[in-house]
Amino acid sequence: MGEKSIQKRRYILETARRVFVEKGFKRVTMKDIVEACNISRGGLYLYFESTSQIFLEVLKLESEETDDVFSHSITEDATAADILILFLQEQKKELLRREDTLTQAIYEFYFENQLGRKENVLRKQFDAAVKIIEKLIETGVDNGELYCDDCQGTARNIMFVLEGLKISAQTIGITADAVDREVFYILRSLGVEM
Amino acid sequence: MGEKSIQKRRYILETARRVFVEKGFKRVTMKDIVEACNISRGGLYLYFESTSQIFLEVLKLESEETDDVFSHSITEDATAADILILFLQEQKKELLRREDTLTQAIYEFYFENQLGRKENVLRKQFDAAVKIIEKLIETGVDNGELYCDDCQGTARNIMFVLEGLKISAQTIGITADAVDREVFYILRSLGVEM
Amino acid sequence: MGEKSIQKRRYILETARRVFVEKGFKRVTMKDIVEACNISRGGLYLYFESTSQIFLEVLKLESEETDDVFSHSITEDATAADILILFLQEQKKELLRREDTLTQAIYEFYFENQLGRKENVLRKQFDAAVKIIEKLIETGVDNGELYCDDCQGTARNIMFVLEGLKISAQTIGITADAVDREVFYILRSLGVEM
Amino acid sequence: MGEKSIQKRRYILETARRVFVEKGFKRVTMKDIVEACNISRGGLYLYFESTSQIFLEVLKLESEETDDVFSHSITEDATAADILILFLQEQKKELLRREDTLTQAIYEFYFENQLGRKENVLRKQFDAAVKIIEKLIETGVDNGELYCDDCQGTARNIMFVLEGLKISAQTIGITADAVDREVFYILRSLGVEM
DNA sequence: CATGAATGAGAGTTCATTCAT
DNA sequence: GATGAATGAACTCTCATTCAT
Repeated sequence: MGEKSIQKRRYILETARRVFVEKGFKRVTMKDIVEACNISRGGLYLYFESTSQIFLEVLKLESEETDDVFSHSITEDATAADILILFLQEQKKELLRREDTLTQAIYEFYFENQLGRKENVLRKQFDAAVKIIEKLIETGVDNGELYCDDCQGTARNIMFVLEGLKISAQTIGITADAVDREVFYILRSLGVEM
Repeated sequence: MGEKSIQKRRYILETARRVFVEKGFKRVTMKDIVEACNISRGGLYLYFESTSQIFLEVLKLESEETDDVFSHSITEDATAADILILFLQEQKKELLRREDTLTQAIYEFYFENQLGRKENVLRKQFDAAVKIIEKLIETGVDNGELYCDDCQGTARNIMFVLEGLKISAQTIGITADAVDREVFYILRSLGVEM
Repeated sequence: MGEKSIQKRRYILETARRVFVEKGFKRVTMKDIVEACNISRGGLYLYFESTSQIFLEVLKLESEETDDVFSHSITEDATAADILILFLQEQKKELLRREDTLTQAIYEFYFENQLGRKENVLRKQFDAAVKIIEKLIETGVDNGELYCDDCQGTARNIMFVLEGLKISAQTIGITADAVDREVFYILRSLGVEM
Repeated sequence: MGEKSIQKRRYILETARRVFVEKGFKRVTMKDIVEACNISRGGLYLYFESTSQIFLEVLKLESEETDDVFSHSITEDATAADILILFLQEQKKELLRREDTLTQAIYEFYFENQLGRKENVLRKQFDAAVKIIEKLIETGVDNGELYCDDCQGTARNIMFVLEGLKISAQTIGITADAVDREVFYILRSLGVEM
């Protein structure tokens, strides 16, 4: 595949991403993507063979760019608690920003494609996040900033709450206040004074 | 509409429910339901005019039958903590039973139909559950069975964790052990000895 | 057929007439009539077997009631010219009253059902009208009120102009002024001073 | 759209025309046209989106080819009266040729689509014809070939008679003799000796 | 590589018509 | 007589997918 092809691939994926953001996963057709990309029907098939494949590649790209969920939060002299708080705020923003998010499309995609453990990118990200939060809390406990009995349990709990908030945002709707309440609840139980 | 019609309506809804359980919401067509019910194409339209309508009615039936989420758990001499534990176990069973559940279809439906607050049955159920759990915890605290600072906050937290588990079960997959871990975590934080 | 049946037949025809007036002929379905009549689907078939049959019977009823197109115009001491003028004014009203007219439905019906000469009610009415107008003009000429070379030719000409106006009213649209102009033109050529 | 597409478009329109001639407007379905053209269901939709659109384009084509209703009649040394006579004979032919005419379809179409004045092609053609006939009569009068008081009124009258004959041909049926009688009547009233 | 015309399966929907009650 | 549930054919429209150019 030549240089040009690679660029076109990327162009298609970026355009398709916007389509998925707008319409979720299921409602998107090859035609939608063709039209959004302004390329020929047959042309798309030269690069991808289904919306599923395209979506998976969009996800891959996405995760390459966002693998560093925590990198934003980490600065030289930030404490563990600071980082945790920043991370939660970041998540809040993400949660409430219903537009420009692949969230819904991702759920839809995983409903349809019950992937095995290995390929399940979502699971990997989840597990990775749990580990990082756990480390963060441990560090905080060591520093005396945080209080926690069961760091791993708490980390997992936090992630499930976030998942719960995320899906709730998409289904029952959720306000900024509601998210704040949950974030405060978590932090308070870690002994953070607000 | 005669007695017979009512029975047929019900028959269609029950059959449709199985179809939704099997295929989620979006992938279900009127044709699917027609075939599952073994009735004629036009016949279905005598009763319902879209998969959305059918799904909503399935949900209504469902909630009529399950409105008493807690009623199973409540026995004469059960303590608040007992009831809470039973409730959580019930939820665990539900969570893991991926077959025979409308969960996925419900999510899909709500993705597509961003209902206003009023009509949002899901939200109502969520709020109702929070209230009941809150009461339960309060009672437990009064009895000295449970320990809790912020009963409402905790109730909400529990519900979001459950939501998180529910969606995770559908997307990243989850084991019985994993659910147990979360349930124990919750109970332990309420001071229940396991 | 009992007394009751006869009444029901009539009820159906009168109701159906309104439906035809509203929707023309082709767009009307048996279902439309059933619903307008508030009777059962099967019930309608006991009386009529198609929209065509119903329409024909509506027409029959209609013509029974209107056979006397000229009767309105005729009074004891009206002269021939008076009657002709009144008749033309009557036709003008009919022309412009696009609602509450079967005109369009009739055209549609005859397009679809190219009836033989014998059954063609429309033709009969046309021919009858020509004869009456002819007589009228003759009388007028005898009275010295009107001037005319070829009474039959003029009568036919008048009727074709009226037909032309009628169809134009339904297709290209026509104003009261335009109709007046034509009526005046006709009358003037008969020597009537306006 | 390439050269080929344009040809196919035209092919479809020409084929569709035959279908409209045969079945009128309302009874024609996209399926009918698809079958007449021997193309695929979806193929037709690449070019047109409804029978209405197709019909309008057929009309457009038609009028491009017939805009010169009078051009046939006009020869170097023909007098005004000659041209008028030729025109009326042309109309007679058209009238009696019930097959291969869009007349009925046109009426049906306009029944269904009550177009505004501007878009109403029928009206434009009518008005244009009136004007030309008027001019013709004026010329004839100037030449001393014709006699006429009210050229415009007569022109309009002629057109309405023609309309009346046209619709009558479609509904009550009409013979060549009947048309001749009307044509003669018109010409005689213009002072043409037959 | 790229195009876009063409195909045909399949979804939704409406009705004329029948028939058991 | 009367009902209305049920059927199935017919129509509209949309797409994934292919293929000649």
